[in-house]
Formats: sequence, C-alpha cells, structure tokens
Amino acid sequence: MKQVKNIKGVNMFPTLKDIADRVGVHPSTVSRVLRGKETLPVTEEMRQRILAVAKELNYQPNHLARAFRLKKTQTVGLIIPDISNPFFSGIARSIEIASYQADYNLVVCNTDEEQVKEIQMVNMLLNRGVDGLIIAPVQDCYQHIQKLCERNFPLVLIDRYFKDIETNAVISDNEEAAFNAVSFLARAGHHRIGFISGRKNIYTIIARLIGYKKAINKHHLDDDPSLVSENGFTLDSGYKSTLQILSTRYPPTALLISGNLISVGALKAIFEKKLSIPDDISIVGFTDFICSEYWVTPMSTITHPLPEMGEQAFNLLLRHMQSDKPLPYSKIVVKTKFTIRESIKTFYPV
Amino acid sequence: MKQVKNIKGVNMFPTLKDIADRVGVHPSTVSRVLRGKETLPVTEEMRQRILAVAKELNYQPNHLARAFRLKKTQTVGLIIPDISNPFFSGIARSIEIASYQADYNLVVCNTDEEQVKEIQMVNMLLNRGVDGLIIAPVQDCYQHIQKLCERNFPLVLIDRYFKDIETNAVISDNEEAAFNAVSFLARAGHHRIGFISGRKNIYTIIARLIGYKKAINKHHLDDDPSLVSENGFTLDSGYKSTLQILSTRYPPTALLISGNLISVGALKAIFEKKLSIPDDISIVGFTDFICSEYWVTPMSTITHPLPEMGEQAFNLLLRHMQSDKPLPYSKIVVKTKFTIRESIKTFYPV
DNA sequence: TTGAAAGCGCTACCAG
DNA sequence: CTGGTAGCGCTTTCAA
Repeated sequence: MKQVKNIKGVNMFPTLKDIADRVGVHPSTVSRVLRGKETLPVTEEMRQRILAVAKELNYQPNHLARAFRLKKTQTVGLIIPDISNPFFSGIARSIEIASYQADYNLVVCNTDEEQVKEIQMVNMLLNRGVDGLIIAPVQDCYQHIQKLCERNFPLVLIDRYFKDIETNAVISDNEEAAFNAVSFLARAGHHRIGFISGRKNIYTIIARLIGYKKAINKHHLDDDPSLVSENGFTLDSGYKSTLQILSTRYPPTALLISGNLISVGALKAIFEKKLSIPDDISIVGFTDFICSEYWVTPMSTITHPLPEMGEQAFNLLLRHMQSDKPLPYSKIVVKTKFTIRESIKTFYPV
Repeated sequence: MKQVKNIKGVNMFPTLKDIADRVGVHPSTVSRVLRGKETLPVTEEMRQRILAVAKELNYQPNHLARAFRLKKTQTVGLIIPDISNPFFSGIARSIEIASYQADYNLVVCNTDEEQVKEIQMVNMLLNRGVDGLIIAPVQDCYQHIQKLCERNFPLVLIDRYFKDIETNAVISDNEEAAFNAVSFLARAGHHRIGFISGRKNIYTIIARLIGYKKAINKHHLDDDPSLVSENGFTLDSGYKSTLQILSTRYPPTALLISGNLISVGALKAIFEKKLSIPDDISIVGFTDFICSEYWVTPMSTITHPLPEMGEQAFNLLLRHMQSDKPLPYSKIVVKTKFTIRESIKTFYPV
C-alpha cells in the first residue's frame, strides 16, 4: 500500500492523515485544530492531543498542497532591472528582510531593462501564484501594469512611477534632489553644468531632468541641450555619454550623474581625458556605492534610503495582500540625502 | 454553479477542462496532447484541434496544480549570506541568468551568516518544494547539508566547501590565490605582511590562510600570529581588525584583505590613521567592487569569475535535478585573477 | 486511440 | 463539537 514516493527524498513530511490516524480522528478535525482560528469548535482535550501528535511527528503543512488549495503561495515576486546593480540589490535586500519577517518568500527576476522580459515575468509570476508583486518597471509601456491594477492584484511600484496610471508606489524625491544639487553647484560658481541622465522614459530620469532644468532657469545657468546626455544605465553608456559631453567645444565644469554604474563609466571617461576632479570637472552622483567616499576623489552623492524604501514597499504590499477589499492606492515619497565631498570645486564659498 | 473565484483577479486562466469542453473531448486527452511526449497515442487530427483551442484560449498550465501533482516546482532556492554584498549579488545574478534560460525560478534567501537561519531556510525551501538548492553555507555546522546529500537531494555549494563531507561544489582557488598574492608582495620587498581574514571556520578563509602561511614560510617572512586578524565579513569588522593590526608595535607594511566589505572597512581604518597607500601600507584585496580601480589609490585585487561560478553552479545543479538516478558529485574549481594596481609599493622591481 | 477514475494534501462546507 | 464529502487542476493508470 505504502508507496515509495519522493525518490529524491523531498516531502518525507507527515500529512494531516498521518496525524489523524494516530489520534484516531478524522483529518478534517486535525486541519481545523492546526489551521483554524482559535474560535473553532473543538474540545480542548482534542486540541491538546492533536497538537501533541503534530509536534511529535514534527508536522509541517505541505506548502504545495496549501498553495494549490488556497491559491495563495506566501510568495511575492520582485521584478527589477538587475540584482547585481548595488542600488537594486540594496532594495532587494531590504524587501527580503521585511518579507522574511512576515513569513513570505521572495522570487527575484531581472529584466535587464527589457520590456518584453518584464511582461513575460509578470505573466509567469502570476501563473505561479505569487500573492503580490513589487516592480521597478522598464517603463516602455504600462498596459500590463494597468491590467494588474484593474484586477486589483496587489502591486507596488518601486523607484519608478507612471504618471498616467494610479498605482501604489514608493519613490524618492528625484526632482527636488536634482534641483538642490544643481543649485548647490550654481552657488559654488558653476555656470555650465552637464547632466548624464541615464535611460530616458524612466520616471526617475524625467523627474531629475525637471529638477535640473528648474535649477538651470532659476540660477540663470547655461541652458544648452548639448549639456544633457540621455543614454542607458550601464557603465559603458555612462562612459560614452561623458566622453561625448567632455569633448564638446565648451565642456561643462560640473556634472550631475544619474546612477552608480553610470558614475563608474563617467570616472573612466574623465580619467581617460586626463582631467582631474574637482579641478577640471566637479561631479555629483545619484545613488552611491558604499565606497563612494574612497574614490580617487571622494564623490559627492545623492543617496537613497534603500532600507526604508524596501521596507515601505513590502509593508504597503502586505496591507494590500491581506485586505480582502480593494484599498486606495498610496504613493510614498522618501527623502534622499545630499552628501558633499571633495568632488566639487567651489569658486565661491557656499 | 460558476463561482466567483479569484477575487483578486489571479488565475483567470483557462483549465484543461475548458479546452476539453470546447473540443468535445475528455480533459485527460487534452493533458496527453499538451504535456505528453510526442510518442503518445493520439490522432494527429485530435492533436491539431486541441493545440488550436489551447492557443486560442492562450492556455497556460496551472503551475500550482502541476507543482502539487508532480512535486516539482521548477524553482531553485539560493541561500547566501547577503544579497546586498556585491560578491553575492554577482553570483545571484549569474545564477538567475542561467535559471531563466532553463525556465526555472529563483528564490533568494539571506542568512546574515546565521547558522540557525540557514537551517530554517533549507527546511522551508524543501517544504515549499524547490527542486534544488544552491548554498553558500554559514559553515558553523553541516549536518543539515549532509542530510540533504543522504537523501540525494540536488544540491550545489558555492564559494564555500566542507572538507568533511562530499558534495557538489563550485569554488575558487583560494589557497593558490593567497599564496600568489603574498609571494608577489614578498618579491616586492615586504617582510611583514598582515592578513585581515574575515570569519574563520569558512572554507575560503581557511584555504586563504593556508596559502598565506605557505608563502610566509617559503619566502621566510615574519611569521607573527598578531599579523593575522580573524573577524566577521562586515565593513565594521574590517575596520576594527585593521585598526588593531595597524596599532601593534611592529605593524605590517602590506595587508592581504579577505573580502570587499572588509576592504572598505580597512580603508576607513587606514585613512583614520592618516596612513597613505601604498607609501605607508600596501594592500591587496580579495574580490573587488566594480569600482576598485577608482579608489583613492587604485586597489590591487584578486577577482572571482562570478558569471562563470554562477553558471557552472546552476548547470551542475540542473544535471542533478534532471537525472533520475544519483549522479557522482562534482567539485569545480574556478581560477581567480590577480590584478596589480597602484596600491602596492615595490621596494624592488618585481 | 480515447474515456473514466483515482488521487496528490489540503480546506471548507454541510450533516449529524 | 466532529465526521464526511467534495473539489482545487493536473497527471497517470487502467479499462474500454
């Protein structure tokens, strides 16, 4: 009768029936005791006997069966561009901490900024029954995101945001941060300030660009389109953009750089041109590595509170996953921090 | 009859039965066509009709049901100390790339180097029915790992290895790498070489220590226990260890540093002591950030081929997951790369 | 070649 | 208060 199952040794776990047999009771009763709320009608004696046997057998409910039955997996999907980017691995880590505490698992998917992959992954994760989704979207389109919202599927966007559709989101104060950084550079005496922006279409980039422009206008700085270079988020694109901007006839004296991999590429370009920081060129970078302050010239950075972002995102998601009726959307904006280091030349004391 | 299920909009996917009904055939037939091997006995006409309807309805097999039935989830678990450590996020990324291609999902868990958490997580992932496990173990104990092997559960260790038990593993040539680095420093004229080793008990650390000692002996360098500081893998422990070693009566002229977060901590200590690299102290670091070459003094590093490690680990795991009989274990050793930069002072030309 | 039925382990509902 | 039963969607075996 007893079959040799689980050839690979998985699932040698006892089942409800095993407990029921030992106690001499029906499996459904065991289920009620083990899973049911405190208020379910069972004799205290029964409870104790079942609980005892369950502990003795070291019973763990079969997750696969539960997930199948309940259509709940206690798993959330995280879709990000690239986990090996420190910005996103920081976010992933903080989400994992929160999800671990709430007894959820985290499935991590990387899009490489490819819209097709993202759509595939959303689909796949839904089919696998994740209970919720946290996404830093590619932002080439949003129909698939919109559909999730229409179905009231628990979803939180992180870092990036669609201004055309309403969703939950945890984002940072990009516009303000860019404005403040450029304003600081202006007050320090810079007139030509370049912006290596990263991939366009992305919410963060658009917001930073707005902040940049506003500061340019407010401080009457050189407003020259050739000072802005949109490109990818990779080291190489940062390198190329920077090289290009520094090779123009009137290169900037300061650079706002939008992303940590881009910053590394920018440094590469700057050194290749034999320029020195900050004497020839001042730089401020969005998001930092942990080692920013140990760079050739310690780098001024605009830092995101990654732990806070991840925690907020997960907790927001959790509320939506646990609620049985649709909740109103929340948009949480976290504050970045501007750290000034030696990478900025000040013509005037600021 | 038709219930309003899926209140949150999940699982609006058609089932085998939906297809069967449309085609006017039994669900099991549909299953045979859709899942079965090519050789199964079905009329070609039937095949085509079913395939057509399946495509029309955009049928996707319900992953939860399949997983439950088959006890296979197409998911592998990755257990690492900390995804926000660039070393491990690099490994995680390369594993994810390989698993994506093989149509597997990846669940990432962080232990924070806590043995209890690791054991918990192994358990939980087994209960959730992962098909295989890749682990960078904490290495305070190995009984749980051993049990997995006894059950023939598909498992690959990565970066770390137990010399007392046989397992699959993808590791790097730590001993040789340490030996080579210290030998280089010796040939450059250093006699007192310190080693900030990281957490002891860890395979990588033990191997590096052996390589370090061998080089010390071979080149007749100062063999002083106070030159070695074992500690954690955090920035702070690197900071403290370095501070301690540099504060001894006869501090070393060169330092081998075992980990990237530790390196950052070491730098902090060095700068705090107002020492300059490489004039006062030379450094070589195990594993690098992408930005190592842009540090105050570009850092000499021993680099791991993370993409190769992750890919090898996943492919090895895949072979074991796909085989129905136990396979012999493989131990794959990858080569590190020693990159010499300005952080080393050479008393003699090397 | 196809249909029918059983069953994975669990939960939920309805009787008693 | 407890037992029985049905069923989630799929695969697999056996019978037709």
